Amino acid sequence: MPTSTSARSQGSGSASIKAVARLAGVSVATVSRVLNDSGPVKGETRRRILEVVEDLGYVPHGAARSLTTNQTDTLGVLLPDIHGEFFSELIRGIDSAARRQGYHVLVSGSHEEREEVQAVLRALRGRVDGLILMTPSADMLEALRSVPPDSLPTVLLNCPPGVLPFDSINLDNHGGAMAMVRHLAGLGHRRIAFIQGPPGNHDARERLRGYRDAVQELGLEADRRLELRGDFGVEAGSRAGERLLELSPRPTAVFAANDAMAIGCLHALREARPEGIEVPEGIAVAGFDDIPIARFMSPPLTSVGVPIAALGALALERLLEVVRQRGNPGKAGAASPPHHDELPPTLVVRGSCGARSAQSHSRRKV
Amino acid sequence: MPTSTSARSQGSGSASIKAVARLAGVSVATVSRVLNDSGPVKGETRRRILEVVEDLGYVPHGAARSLTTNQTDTLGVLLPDIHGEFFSELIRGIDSAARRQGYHVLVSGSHEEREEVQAVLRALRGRVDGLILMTPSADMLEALRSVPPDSLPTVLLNCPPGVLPFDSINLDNHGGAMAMVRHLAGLGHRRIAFIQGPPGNHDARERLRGYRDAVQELGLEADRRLELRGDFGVEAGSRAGERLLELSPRPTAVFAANDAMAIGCLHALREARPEGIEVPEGIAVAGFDDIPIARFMSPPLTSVGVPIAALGALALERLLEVVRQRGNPGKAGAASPPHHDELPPTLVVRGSCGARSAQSHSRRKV
DNA sequence: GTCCCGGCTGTAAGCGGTTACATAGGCACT
DNA sequence: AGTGCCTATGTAACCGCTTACAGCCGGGAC
Repeated sequence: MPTSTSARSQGSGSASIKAVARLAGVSVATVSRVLNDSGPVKGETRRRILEVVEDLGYVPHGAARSLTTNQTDTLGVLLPDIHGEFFSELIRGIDSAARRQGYHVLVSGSHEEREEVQAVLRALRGRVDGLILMTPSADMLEALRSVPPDSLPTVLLNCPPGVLPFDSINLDNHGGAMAMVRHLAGLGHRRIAFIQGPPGNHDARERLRGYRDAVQELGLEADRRLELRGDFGVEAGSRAGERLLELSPRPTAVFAANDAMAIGCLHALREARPEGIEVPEGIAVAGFDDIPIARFMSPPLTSVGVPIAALGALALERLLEVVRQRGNPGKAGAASPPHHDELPPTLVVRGSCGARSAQSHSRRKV
Repeated sequence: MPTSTSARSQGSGSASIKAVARLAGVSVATVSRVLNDSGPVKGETRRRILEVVEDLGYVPHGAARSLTTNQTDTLGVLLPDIHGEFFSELIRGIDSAARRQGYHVLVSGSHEEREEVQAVLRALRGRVDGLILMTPSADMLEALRSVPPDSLPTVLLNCPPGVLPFDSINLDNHGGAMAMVRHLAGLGHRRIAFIQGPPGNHDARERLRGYRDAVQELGLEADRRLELRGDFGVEAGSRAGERLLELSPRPTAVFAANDAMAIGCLHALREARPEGIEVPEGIAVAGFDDIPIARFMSPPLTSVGVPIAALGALALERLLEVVRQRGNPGKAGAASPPHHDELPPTLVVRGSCGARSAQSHSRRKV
């Protein structure tokens, strides 16, 4: 009766399945069977094993298991950036959906250099079963073309379409932006400024396109000077707000490509010298995303409503479908053509745009 | 000469080190050596191997490597919740510090049930090299006492102290709160309301304690009805704001235990009927955390400044120290007593509290 | 010409699991 | 009693990688 490793039960690395087997007087195979509920095990044996497991506080070693089963129960999420409430909402959605399904989430954000992203992506092999890729920059996405071994199940979230052959989920940015401009126009505005997102960002570009199309469709004032630069940051929104006031004639409304910038703009207008501009009386303001705090702004922000957390959850669920189907490829080896989802945003009308119905606030499909 | 596995090179699971070895005409050991730069390899051999690696797009399998090296290059982060900008900031700080050090980050948030957390924690064995635990609830933390095998390097972030014997990082909540009350008192306020955080939350409790201590120290009006209920959510702040107005005499200032609630409160005051309350003229408002959007509120929010991202980064670096030292325990087997860090917040004065200096805004240590 | 040594490379033993296959009773049938 | 099958269990190969150890080779010292 060997006692060599018997004293290490409570040691550093936790016990191994072998220790359990020995203490229970069975083979590792049997232990594995009861742990995974695969194969038959006599009731009494099972009981004994479970008892030892409990005693030892044994937990199977993740990496070891991954090695044989070839699955990690972990999903990766590659984000461009993690600023602001948008991302906490997104992560929250992804995380809770993941846990519900028994998966872990590996996040990686703030990627700027192509090589850096490629490196991260590579390092993910053998660590995740699938990937949610959110990369609004076409350039960056392009750089990933050859990297994520086509083998890794992947879902694209808000990525420029057509670059990578994966399932994807996008928001109808164009439609949402048009709807907002129409709404503003319906309120009587003819000269509407637009604060752009980062150049090269797909969402930003689509929103700009929606703005332009609506302006044209409705015959509103089209003036390139109305299209202010921005980068989705609050600060940029604030600066845009300042520049807005130098325009003449001054626009009567401004539509920011996201809420962060709308908030920054709101701030700049209020702080304007010599005296602050009233919103919506002086200038109406609208944003995009409807992040949770939007309704608590002053005045409450009218915005294009995006179900952010739901978007994350959806992406995760789609990904899981792919992962699981990959598990048992029913002769359908050749991947079916990528599935593409486009989510409709809603119009969320609150005080900042000056609509009469804004007392409480209304929300409607676009 | 077996050819069994030779045709799978470009298959689904990427190539293995064996494939590389075979194609390069060397043994796996040599390949491993050049990949990890361990042991000597002739220049020409190295070149040949690297070439094959490149060709095959070979990337070592994470799980396999983890199994032998007993390290995963991944750190876990357990969060209580992922609402609002506080958490995106925190995650951002952690994530960027991690990447800088070559580590991945596994996040898991929104834990409510003790058993759920325990399960998650257990599942982490063999998946992470260490853990950042943020669990402001003493109850919950207590529930983890026996779970994370004492073996897993762990750092506590904003956790109630003294429950678990790990290194920890806390904010000086008490001091920050006192400083803010002193500031408010310095502005002439004698009747200051406080919006509490969730009961059972350590940070919230400390901030409340700071408020009370300062009230007593300065001989301000002490009235339990001034201590409004809250839960760190915007909504709760808004409701607290409404209740605030029913108090008589009405407080002249309100200090919320975090910015989200301060923002909600700001909103409620402005929307008050029959007519909105001016801030700071009618009531001064202050928050805690100084989340990035705070300064863009209307009026800009005075707050206790917390270097959120830095806090996350610091936690990660501390954790890494532990992890690495664990790697080579220089006879210092017995863990040294837990190291405890307490970060000082700053006072960030802006418009919402009515200080004269709030033109631009000032920031000072407390 | 031996011996020793150092540089380079291969062999094989794990790491901690899972699982195909073999083994061994037990029991119902023929 | 022999047969066959099902149940419960053990044996050992394997997942992909690292690494201790051993082997081989060439050159300088003696």
